[in-house]
Amino acid sequence: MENEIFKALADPTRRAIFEKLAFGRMNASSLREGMDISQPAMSQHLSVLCQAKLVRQERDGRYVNYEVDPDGLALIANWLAKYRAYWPARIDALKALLKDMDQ
Amino acid sequence: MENEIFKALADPTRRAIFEKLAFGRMNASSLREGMDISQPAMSQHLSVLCQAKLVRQERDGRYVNYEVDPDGLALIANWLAKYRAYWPARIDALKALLKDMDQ
DNA sequence: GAATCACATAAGCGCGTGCTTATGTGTTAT
DNA sequence: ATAACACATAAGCACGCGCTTATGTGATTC
Repeated sequence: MENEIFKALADPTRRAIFEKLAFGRMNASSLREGMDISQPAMSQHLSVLCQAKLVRQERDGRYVNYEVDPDGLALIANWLAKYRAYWPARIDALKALLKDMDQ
Repeated sequence: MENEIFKALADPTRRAIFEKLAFGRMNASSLREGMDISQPAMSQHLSVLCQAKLVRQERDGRYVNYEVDPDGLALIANWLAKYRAYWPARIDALKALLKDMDQ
């Protein structure tokens, strides 16, 4: 389960899809717009995300709407919480880190 | 960078190594104990974790000590924060996470 | 300085992953 | 009913990943 989540997120295309869904529910066709990805590829990615409980689906006529599934996020949060002792003390450090990575 | 982190965590063996390191710094040989993994495999896994900034190393004589690198965890926390709107309302771990990130 | 130890790197291999094209399934429209 | 649409599944292929064995690189010990 935890394994499925991390494997699902290991693919950049899948993370991009997930990010798109963060703005709101969308059907598979809409998700494809501006992504340069074939229809089967999208379907397969969504299937992986669903199995990982990162995304859930709901039929709406001949469309299928997808949306972020909180369960998956909760699992990641729980995983992350195990290493809380190692988090940087202040958010400032985090911001600095992000700036470093932009370059 | 973000990609390297998630790819690194996609492997269960690497997550197990990371979890071991969460208990404290350790050298590569100690990490191997009870893990049924070859020496080169361990070295390669640690290399991947280091490149992802999840782990950092420090030479100590002919040993090399490894320890959790907060930078990687910060990146994950930051990624997770983007989807905060979807977190389930009542999970203690998440509350703790929120508190740390808000301050 | 030669042997040994701890670890890194090289090269090769089997297997999974993500893509493609082709086809199947379910829904809507005419 | 038939066509068109939205999506899923099948099959095949190129590539990457994680493993192995073999060898290289530093550091320590005698």
